[in-house]
Amino acid sequence: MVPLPESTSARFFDDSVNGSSASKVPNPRRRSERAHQAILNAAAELLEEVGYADMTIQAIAAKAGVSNKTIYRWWSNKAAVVMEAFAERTANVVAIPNTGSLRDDLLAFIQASFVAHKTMKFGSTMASLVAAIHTDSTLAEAFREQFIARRRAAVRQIFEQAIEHDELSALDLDVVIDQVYGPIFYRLLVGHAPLDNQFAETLVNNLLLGVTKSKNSSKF
Amino acid sequence: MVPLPESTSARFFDDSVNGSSASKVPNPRRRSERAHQAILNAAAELLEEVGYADMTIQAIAAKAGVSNKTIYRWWSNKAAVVMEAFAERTANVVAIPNTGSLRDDLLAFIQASFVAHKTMKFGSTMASLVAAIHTDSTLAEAFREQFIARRRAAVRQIFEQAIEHDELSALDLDVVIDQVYGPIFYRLLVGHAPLDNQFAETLVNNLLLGVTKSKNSSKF
Amino acid sequence: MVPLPESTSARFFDDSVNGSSASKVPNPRRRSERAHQAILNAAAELLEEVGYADMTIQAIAAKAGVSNKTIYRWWSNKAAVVMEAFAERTANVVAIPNTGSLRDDLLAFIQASFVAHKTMKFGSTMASLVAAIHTDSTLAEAFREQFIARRRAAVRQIFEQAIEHDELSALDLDVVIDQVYGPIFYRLLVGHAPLDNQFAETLVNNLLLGVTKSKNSSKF
Amino acid sequence: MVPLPESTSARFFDDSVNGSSASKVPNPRRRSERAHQAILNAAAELLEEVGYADMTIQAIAAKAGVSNKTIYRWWSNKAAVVMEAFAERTANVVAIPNTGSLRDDLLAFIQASFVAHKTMKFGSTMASLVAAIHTDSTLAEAFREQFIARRRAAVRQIFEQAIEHDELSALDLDVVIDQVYGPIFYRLLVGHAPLDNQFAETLVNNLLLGVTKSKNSSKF
DNA sequence: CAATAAACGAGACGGTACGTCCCGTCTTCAG
DNA sequence: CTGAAGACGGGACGTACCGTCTCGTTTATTG
Repeated sequence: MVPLPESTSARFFDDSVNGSSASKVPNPRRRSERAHQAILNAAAELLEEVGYADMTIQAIAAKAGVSNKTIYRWWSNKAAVVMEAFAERTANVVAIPNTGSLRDDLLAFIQASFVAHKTMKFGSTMASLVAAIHTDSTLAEAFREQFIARRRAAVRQIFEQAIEHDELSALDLDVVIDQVYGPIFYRLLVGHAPLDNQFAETLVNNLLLGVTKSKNSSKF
Repeated sequence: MVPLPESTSARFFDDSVNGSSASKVPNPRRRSERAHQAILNAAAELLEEVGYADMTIQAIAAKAGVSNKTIYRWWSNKAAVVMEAFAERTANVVAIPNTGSLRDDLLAFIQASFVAHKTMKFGSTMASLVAAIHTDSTLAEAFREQFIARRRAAVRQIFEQAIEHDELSALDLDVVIDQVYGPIFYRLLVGHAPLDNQFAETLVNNLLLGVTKSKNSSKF
Repeated sequence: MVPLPESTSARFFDDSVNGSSASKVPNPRRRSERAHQAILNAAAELLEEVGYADMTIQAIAAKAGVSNKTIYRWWSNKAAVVMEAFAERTANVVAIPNTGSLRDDLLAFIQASFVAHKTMKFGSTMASLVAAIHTDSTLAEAFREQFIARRRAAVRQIFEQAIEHDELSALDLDVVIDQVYGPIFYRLLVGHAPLDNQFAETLVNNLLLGVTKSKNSSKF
Repeated sequence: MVPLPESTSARFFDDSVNGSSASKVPNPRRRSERAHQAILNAAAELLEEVGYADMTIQAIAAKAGVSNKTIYRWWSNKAAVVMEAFAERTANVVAIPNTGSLRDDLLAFIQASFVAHKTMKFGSTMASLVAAIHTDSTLAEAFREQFIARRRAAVRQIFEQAIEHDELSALDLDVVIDQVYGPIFYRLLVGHAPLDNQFAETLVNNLLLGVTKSKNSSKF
């Protein structure tokens, strides 16, 4: 649920202007589940059909057979609706492998992720959501919890499995996870180069062995 | 100049809908340099004042003392204006070090970059531009050339210096550069963790040595 | 009661579109008198506070501590509620004098009416109700019975007293009554001139004596 | 023109809340006459088709092929648009007779007016405008000048012709004019009785001769 | 050094989405 | 099992910005 984040840990860009919201809060117990799902479905379909930028709240309302007021009652803006629809449909699509080999697990996971990126204009939607979180702190919180934290947890688990198997000594996994997702995210959003198997392999090799050691890694 | 890219190399998300522009092309020789600069200044100021999302072309025009038609004559949309203003003001602010140590050079460069990220709501503006390139192929091309390529070239040079010094054997630098910028870009846009010195150091160490460095890595 | 008129005498503008109301009729014996009065009180207070135009059914409901459904159950629209509240509070406020002098009685009655026009934004409310009756025939019927007929009967009685006293010969009182109320109504609604004593006196004199005779009526 | 009243004579109900309007005033020299006329035409047609109450600014805009902003730029609300359209189309439709007989002139004029009242849902539109002037002082001023003053001037002229012909001695015509229009306006808006020839004749007779004419009126 | 054509400022325009408001109906839940 | 509370679909509101389009005016190349 977007509107009810309970965590409030420190974040690293200012969210400042979201203020407001003193206006009457609706009672969630009376919420129409029919309308709720119709809205998320409409949003997901429009995302495929026209993309985030050309999507409007009025169009979602019309497609869902719902008053625009009903959307505004439960979400603060377009980004929030899309986030919920997008999160719901892209969650848990990638299983976490556990073969005993860190390299194999990581590579398999990354390659599976690439496949998942073909739906719902993934890169473009992600880019739009990322832009939106910079002006809406509530959304930012939800985004980090819905997408970022969950995916990071998966990669973390892969590394922790390796530590458990003694394949790896304990280390600061936060930066390591950034090193896994960072390059992928960067290519996904900037589009300067493709997310293909070769990229995945080189990335994993470099990450595990380091680039100054890779002069010896000709066997890969 | 944004509107006149000549490169058309293959890219990795579809840009499709940018069409149009069959309309009369204005004569750049008659362009008013006064208006040109006034517009870029106004855009840069508004970026600081209200941020990308709350900025409008009409507001830029008003602040620049210019007709909105004059803006539309030379740029295709808000993102294009902002891109030019932003590129002009954030270019070449970071010198490329050459101490003889790859690690030191890389770390110094990254830390200097972090400092440059404090201006013009860097992360937020970047996020907005990244979102915009997904619906405007002309802009995408310009963005990759103005920002991405230039910065990548700097990092590439640092690694090439190391190769020249024999500190490193030749390798596929494209992915390596993604491994430098990816994690930074990821933290910058998602905001889940800060861009601080510790992050820079861990990133550089992991990248150069690999995360499995302390173990016997012969089994890979 | 507004919604239950039994008279259906011919009227002089088309009421056509009032349709509806085939829906289940509530049982008036079960009506909550507490809610009934609370609604009329709330309507009357809002009339004073914000005027007819800025008043909403939702606001009446809120102020009365009543569900909006309860209002819709017993009245067809805002105009009907206001009509009942307004009628209840402006009825019979002016006594009918009987001094033996038609002129004196008429003048006294008119002047007393002017005083009554100071409450509940009388002119403005009247104007709004008059506008409303043109699109709601049920309301129109009620309005003519609640306001118009009652007031006309008062003036009619004054003239009939005069006929009884032989001060006047019998004549078509319908038009005469229009000649009493018409000018007052006209000033009240159009607001081009005040409802003051001088107006009342000139009106009565002209009406009784005629304007072509008034060259002789210098004594007034 | 509605927006440019120059007279500011005292009026008799409070207009209070129209405030504001400090927002930028558009330049009338750049006004599109095409749009202006299209809007008035659309308004007039909608007035005939659906009546004032069921007419919306959006519908006028759509019918006129105009942006709703263009309407709001030049008029403050629906009533103002309708007023201008209505005034333009109902002005000067009744010629002022001058036969030498006050009674004949007045009767002819009134009967001709009745005929003019068949267009554009005259009574209903008038009622709505009258309601509107009670919450919009700018409109009120315009209404009194566009409709009320012009029509009053016509009747005034008829009486002044009679005074010139020595058929009548000079007297306070303001109240006399109220006595002509008042009863008509009252029947027009309230609809309790028709505007027919008999009404016109009785009204004129009573007005000129007085209702006590047949008796010895010296006691008044 | 005109003249002439283009860019310019100003800003109205058609269009469309915004987010708010109220309507009148329908659903839920507490007494 | 009534009735308050209030969410709902519908739709108009008035605002804002978009990008296009006149208008004159200014400016700078060209003949």
